Amino acid sequence: MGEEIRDPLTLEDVARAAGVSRATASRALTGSDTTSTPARQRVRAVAERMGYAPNPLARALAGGSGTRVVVAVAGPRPDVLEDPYMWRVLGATAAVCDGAGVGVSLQWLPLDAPASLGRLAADRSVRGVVLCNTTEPLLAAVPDVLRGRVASIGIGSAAVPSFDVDNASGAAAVVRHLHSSGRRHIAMLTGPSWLPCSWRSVEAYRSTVEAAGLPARILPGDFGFEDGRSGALEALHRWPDTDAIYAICDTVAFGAIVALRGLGVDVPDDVAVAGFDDVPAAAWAGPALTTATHPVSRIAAGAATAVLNEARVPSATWYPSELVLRESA
Amino acid sequence: MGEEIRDPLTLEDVARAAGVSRATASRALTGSDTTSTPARQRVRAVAERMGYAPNPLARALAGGSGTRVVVAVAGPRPDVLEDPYMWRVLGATAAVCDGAGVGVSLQWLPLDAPASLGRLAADRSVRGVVLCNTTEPLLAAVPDVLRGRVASIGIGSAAVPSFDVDNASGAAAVVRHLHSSGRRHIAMLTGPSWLPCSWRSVEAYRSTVEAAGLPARILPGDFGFEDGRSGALEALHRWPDTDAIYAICDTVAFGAIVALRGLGVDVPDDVAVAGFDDVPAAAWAGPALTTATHPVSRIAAGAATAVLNEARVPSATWYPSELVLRESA
DNA sequence: GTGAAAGCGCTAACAT
DNA sequence: ATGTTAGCGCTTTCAC
Repeated sequence: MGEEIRDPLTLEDVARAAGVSRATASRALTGSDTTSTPARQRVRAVAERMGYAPNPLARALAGGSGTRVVVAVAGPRPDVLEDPYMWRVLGATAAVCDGAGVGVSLQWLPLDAPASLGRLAADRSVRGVVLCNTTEPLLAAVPDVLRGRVASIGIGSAAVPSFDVDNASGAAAVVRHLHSSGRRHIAMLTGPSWLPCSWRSVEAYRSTVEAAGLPARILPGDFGFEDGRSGALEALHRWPDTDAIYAICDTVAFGAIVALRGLGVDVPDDVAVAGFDDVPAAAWAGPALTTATHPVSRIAAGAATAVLNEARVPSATWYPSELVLRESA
Repeated sequence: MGEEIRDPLTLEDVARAAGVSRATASRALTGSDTTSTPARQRVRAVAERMGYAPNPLARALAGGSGTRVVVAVAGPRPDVLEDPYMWRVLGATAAVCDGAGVGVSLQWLPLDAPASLGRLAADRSVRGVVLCNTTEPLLAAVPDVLRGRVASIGIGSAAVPSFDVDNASGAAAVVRHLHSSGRRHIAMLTGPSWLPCSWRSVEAYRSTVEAAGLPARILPGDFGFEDGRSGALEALHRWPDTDAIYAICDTVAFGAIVALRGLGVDVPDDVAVAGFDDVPAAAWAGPALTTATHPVSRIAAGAATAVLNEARVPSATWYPSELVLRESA
């Protein structure tokens, strides 16, 4: 195995080398309190030169701040964690937190047990919380002590800033494209009804089709491939004249395409299919999927940054979604 | 916002309620040292009843153990972190660590700077390290102080236990299937040459085709869709009689299929294509992809568990890969 | 503005 | 087997 590791420097070492007390060194480094300019500069220079890195643990214990940011995913069952989307959120959160020596955790938040947020709040090892799939009851149950160090990917509240894709305009753009390319019977395959952040897409769909004088045809489901499959079948059964399907996400769109193919229905000639997310596979599929972008990593990074820095942020931050025209619609 | 949070209990509270000293309470709870059976049971019962949860920070600071497990991904450039596979590893690691109040981090390990492992080892906030895409030089640079709390997803060493899919037998099974279904000119699209864990697949491919008296045709590449595309083109150009392509992973296989389709080559009638990983999209693609399973989450969970518990584990743990027959081969 | 001292909550020597 | 005493490395009163 490799070279010897020298014992990590402590604040004491830096303070001594700079000829000040540990307290002053701490103040100089954190900027938490006033220090004379020369002292501050000297301490900082010494710390830099020695390659001092504060121990995040000691900092957190003394400051009462915690060393991990928890990505808490609401849902009816723990399997909401078995989701590539959540892993991606976790990865982006980890990237942001790593610089501060802060780790991340992934936890299931039972929809019917908002009290579990209390556990998170009481856990001194928790630095902050990024909520996913947030619902109103959950938002209402966010403890006061979490204020400033909680953010939501999804809906927010006065106390919980939200970060999300602007799915309203993304959905509207997709539906308008469907309409402008001649489709007149557009069905939407949507997500689970308990999930508020999918409501915005539905509302955008509804108002867009209605503005165009078209009927609104909405089928609830979930975010899986099978949901797309059964949803498409159901749509064609209920409304045989359907000539376009807008799916809440790309995975559902893939399911719809496979179901249509199985029926001998051509995509896009007979029925156009569009999704949402622009996952990598959307570009590879045959036919390549028309969809709208979903900057998941940027959204998660935004939420994580707000939580980590306890920054005052706008109560809602919307990330733009862009239409991606391909072959399926 | 929600209810009031009462101050978290400390070990002191539990000790007092159980009528013992803090030290004894600590020993009873951790099992680190001998305690009389009645005292131990009393302390545990009291802790349970009061709902006491130890503060992982204080534990780590006092015990010198760290509060995060770092998933360190080796590679030539930092973009190795922009990979769904790594996010998945991170998710599985997080699931294992969460129970202990331990977070996870994701970091890039530059191939040419094995010294950065020293930084990880010196960082007191690091509980342990899960290495990914490990290479020999990196393995050689693992500091002694990490012994027992480091594991590798990929190749290992005497000091670093490895956890990986049994890609040798997985690859052999795929190639044997190709052969037994009549293919006689099987090319392999492999991964980057610096990555040891892809060598095993290549070796399995080579020995399997050679045992069957077939030529070995190997094209190096990377794990991306574009690599599959260009690789398939190159294979057909170099060896026009190619009747099967075995790709190092499903993403590469998808690229190969798209390239072949573009050439008017039918899959699987003209050229069979098989992958490795069995990602969800493999089942959805048209044609559905023949591949072999890769239990990433289980592998990562195994590595993370070993690191977290500093358990003595076998120097190598192989997770079986199973052939999944679909349409593409 | 700066230092001394008191913790943060726990584990680990060291006594007994 | 158990209690006492030091720390772990830092932040933060509290004096000066």
